[in-house]
Amino acid sequence: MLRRDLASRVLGQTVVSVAVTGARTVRRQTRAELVARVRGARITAVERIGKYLVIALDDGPHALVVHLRMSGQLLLVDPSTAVPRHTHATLGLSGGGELRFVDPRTFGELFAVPRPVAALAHLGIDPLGPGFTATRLAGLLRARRARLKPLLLDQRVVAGLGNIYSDEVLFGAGLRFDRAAGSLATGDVEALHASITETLRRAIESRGSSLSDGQYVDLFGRPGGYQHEHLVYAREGRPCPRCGAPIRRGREAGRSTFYCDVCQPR
DNA sequence: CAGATGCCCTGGGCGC
DNA sequence: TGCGCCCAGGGCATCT
Repeated sequence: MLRRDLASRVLGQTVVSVAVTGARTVRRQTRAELVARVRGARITAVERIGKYLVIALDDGPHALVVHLRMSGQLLLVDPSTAVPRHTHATLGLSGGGELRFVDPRTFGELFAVPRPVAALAHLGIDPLGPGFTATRLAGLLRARRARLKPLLLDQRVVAGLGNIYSDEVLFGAGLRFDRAAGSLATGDVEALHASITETLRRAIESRGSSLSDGQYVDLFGRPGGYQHEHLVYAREGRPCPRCGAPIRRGREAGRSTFYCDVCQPR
């Protein structure tokens, strides 16, 4: 979604200026190295690998890699727009626009490296890619003793699911977060596969989930709409949309976990 | 290998 | 209104 919007606006443009002001924004290399690799380069593609945005550049060829983590925003604005607090990097584009990286919690990062990006080689299968089939998912779960939710959150296994979507996916599949991954019957795996695919498809269609903290916004600063379609996430005590039982809140993998006791039996 | 914990930060919401 | 506490969509290191 962010990838798609960015591609539609900046493809073919040249990065005419780069300014990094955030102290922690660039941490895998020196700022000077990043600037040298990005400034003057033309954007040839915008890709996504897991939760990383990969902006392909013609020089090198390098890639400018962006991870928003929990509070980051990537905004395309007119340069005259007031610069918000926590703006840590600014890229001037040949088309006249300005790409800004804004991140209050400073967990997000930028780095510029040769393509293909070796630092992302550890990431698992893309759940939106053509190779993600129920059979393939079954192979990833087989003989695993880990619980389902931590496994879904493990970017080395499936790359792209976070806390919200893991809960929504597990509800959609009727599976509990603490179910042993290796114990799923074929039908369970198929339900899980379908739920992952459908949940992500609909979330993208609704332009993502913006929580009450308003952190996630799209390239143009607009919130998404998928939070209105959340079935369990952040809905503790409210009725399950399927059976009416109150949604429960637990803790798994150190994260708040929302589920229905009735629709997601062990 | 699997799981739990703590940490990197700022800010919003809530209870008192 | 102000203060302290808890919580937050991620990822990584470290320990059991």
